[in-house]
Amino acid sequence: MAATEATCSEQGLQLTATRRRVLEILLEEHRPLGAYAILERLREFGHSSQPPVAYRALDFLTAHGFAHKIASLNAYVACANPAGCERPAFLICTDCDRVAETAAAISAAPVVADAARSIGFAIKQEVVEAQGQCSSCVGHS
Amino acid sequence: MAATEATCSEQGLQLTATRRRVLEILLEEHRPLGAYAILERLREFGHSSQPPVAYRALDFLTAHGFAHKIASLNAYVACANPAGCERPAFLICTDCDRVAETAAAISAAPVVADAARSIGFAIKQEVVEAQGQCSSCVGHS
DNA sequence: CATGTTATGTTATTTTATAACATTGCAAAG
DNA sequence: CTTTGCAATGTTATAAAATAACATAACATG
Repeated sequence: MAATEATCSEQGLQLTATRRRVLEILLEEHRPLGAYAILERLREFGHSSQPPVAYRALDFLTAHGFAHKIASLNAYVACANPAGCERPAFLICTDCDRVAETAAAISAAPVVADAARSIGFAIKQEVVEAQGQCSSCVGHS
Repeated sequence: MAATEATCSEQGLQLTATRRRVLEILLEEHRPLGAYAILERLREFGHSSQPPVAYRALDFLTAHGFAHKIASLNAYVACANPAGCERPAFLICTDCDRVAETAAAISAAPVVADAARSIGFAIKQEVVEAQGQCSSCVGHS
């Protein structure tokens, strides 16, 4: 949160009340939340709670790397490293729904990077998400 | 298609009319199609066209590796290598919407695999999708 | 033929996301 | 100071993606 505030003032970004609240909600949970789950929480705090409210805040947060969308879940998480986040990858536990964020993605996968290079494909953005069991859940099933 | 038929008879899977038609539709396009786009095409061919029809066929096709879901697009493509497909990764052109499929994913990304191992995370399934420009579209913008 | 299983048909609904347009608040230019 | 422009928000409505739930058919097997 502090890192996010710092980045915002550095770059002249407006961390408005709604945006801040959404980020706080994501930080309180250690797992991905759907946009409508976030909306419910916003409602509890007296904010307006129509879908665009959540989606706009999420657009802002994801555009600037303060949060990420997990495409395979249609859900959102706070960034684990807002100070220096680039090309994040996610480890999603299918048992407890927690998500671990780790750096480096396809650029670190020679096979994919090479395949891209060999067909002249210019990678701009990456989605890397692994599903499985976290250490706490392995064996407990 | 031949490879898919072969695999189905080998493994006793039923490539029924609807499932076959959906696969054909995906093969005719060289790009991801949404479930509802597929439904429209099915309708043209006189099939029943309620959502579950498409989703069931897609479930079958993706479960057996004859097609894949592109999570970041909520869309589906035919598998480029139905004979021996494992852990596919995708290169998605944001200009022309075409998708290239390539083998090997996170397992090939030491940084991610190592991160998973170091926290005891057991990877079961992976989503690896890169967006960018294919060779035909690079520069044309 | 009765039975179980697999695939379909159909209606309705849930979940996720965006379009479109009105309003507010504030800062810089006139 | 007021007006002009812009960024953010409010609000209504709707689109798009996915699934729940229940009924029916088709077919092989005991």
